[in-house]
Amino acid sequence: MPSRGADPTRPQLSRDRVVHTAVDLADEAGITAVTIRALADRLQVKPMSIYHYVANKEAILDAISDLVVEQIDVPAPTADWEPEIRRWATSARHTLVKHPWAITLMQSRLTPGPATLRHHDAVIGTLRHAGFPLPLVGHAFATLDSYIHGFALQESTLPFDRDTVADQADTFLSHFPAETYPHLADFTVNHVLRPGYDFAAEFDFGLNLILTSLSHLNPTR
Amino acid sequence: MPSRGADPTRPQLSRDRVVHTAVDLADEAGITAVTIRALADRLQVKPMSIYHYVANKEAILDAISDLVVEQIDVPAPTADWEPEIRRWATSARHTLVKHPWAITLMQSRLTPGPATLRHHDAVIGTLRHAGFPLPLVGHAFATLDSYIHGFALQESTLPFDRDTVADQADTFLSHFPAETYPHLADFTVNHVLRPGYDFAAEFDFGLNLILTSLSHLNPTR
DNA sequence: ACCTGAACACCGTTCAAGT
DNA sequence: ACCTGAACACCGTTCAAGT
Repeated sequence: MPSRGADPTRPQLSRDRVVHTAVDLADEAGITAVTIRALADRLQVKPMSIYHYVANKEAILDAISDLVVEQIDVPAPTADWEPEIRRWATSARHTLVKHPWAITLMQSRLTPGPATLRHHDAVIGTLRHAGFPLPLVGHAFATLDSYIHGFALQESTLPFDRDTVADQADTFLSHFPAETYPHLADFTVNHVLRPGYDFAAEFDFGLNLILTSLSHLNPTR
Repeated sequence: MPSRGADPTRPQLSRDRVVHTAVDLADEAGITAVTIRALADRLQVKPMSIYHYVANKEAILDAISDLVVEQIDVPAPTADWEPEIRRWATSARHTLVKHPWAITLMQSRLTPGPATLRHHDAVIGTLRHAGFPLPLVGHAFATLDSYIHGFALQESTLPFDRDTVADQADTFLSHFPAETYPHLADFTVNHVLRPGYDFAAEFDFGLNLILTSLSHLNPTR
């Protein structure tokens, strides 16, 4: 039994619990809320206990970004590469939007984790299996990855609530008068703020555009 | 003359000096190095003096991200939209790679600054001038912006030195054996680490792909 | 082995004071 | 008006100690 006044129902600390709690904290309150001290609080432990399972905060950030990558569906190496790459891209966007803090975090990690490596290997494998020569794999990978990450990055900072959209036309125009930004005002009022507009739907447009062009460039097609 | 022991050659503090020093600091040592206290040190001033020119740290971050956007070339509304959009995209990539910390910062700012608005207005204006209907403007803007930001994000975390490339093949293979990640290993050793490979050059591939597809979709073409 | 208290060098920021 | 000192509530982390 615990020697101090700690909750006796408290499960034993572990690296896994530290890392998963960090993900929860980031999802709920953003990556800035992930502090050793807040983590300790939630785990019903003192800050210093965490250092028994993790080298330092950097290691926690490495771990949680790799944990997010693990959730992304990996493409299978079939002859019909396009649906597989599409499934991967869509899953990547969904995962990154669910954990917006991960986008920047992944990029700032200097040493990729095992999930990231496995992930890269699968995408390259699928393209190679479909007959893409190495230079085209490079082109395709850079283009797709840039697009997916860039889109998720934008999407993660958009206003969510449908309710607020109605107010936005007014607040938008009061802050940014149509005289100063005529095209932006026109575009916002007559397109973005119209019912039925959904930024998330734009993802498929760009993805289709890229996949279609790539399929034309695949020599074995 | 200054009343205390401060350097008499020290120019008077101003919002402009605060903001520009913040950019220098971020360029030299990353965005995490931009602290009120470090800023004060470099400006030969005490931390609290800064608050006379700026509401808080958030305001500084807002200001420096808008300052970076200001450096991006804006497209002109000519009939021949493609070279203008290309010039804009290229300039955006260059600017963002020069100030890598700005990519994430721009996205995390909730209230866009005047430079950002003027910038968006110009891009939309160019596309409209070329005859793009509003929905296609939305598609084009989302796709291009995602691609540009995503590419710059990836590029900003790449190893720079040409010298280190030679060592990378060894360190890569020792950390990520070819048995575990066969396609990644093949791609890296036989393509990425070959002389002549330049990740920055990949930018033009994706940009051409997107611009070509868009020009086919422009009804007035 | 697992967990902790005290301490250190950092943060942003408030408030009351100096010139 | 412009600048500052002292103080507060936060950080990550080291080191020496507890059970």
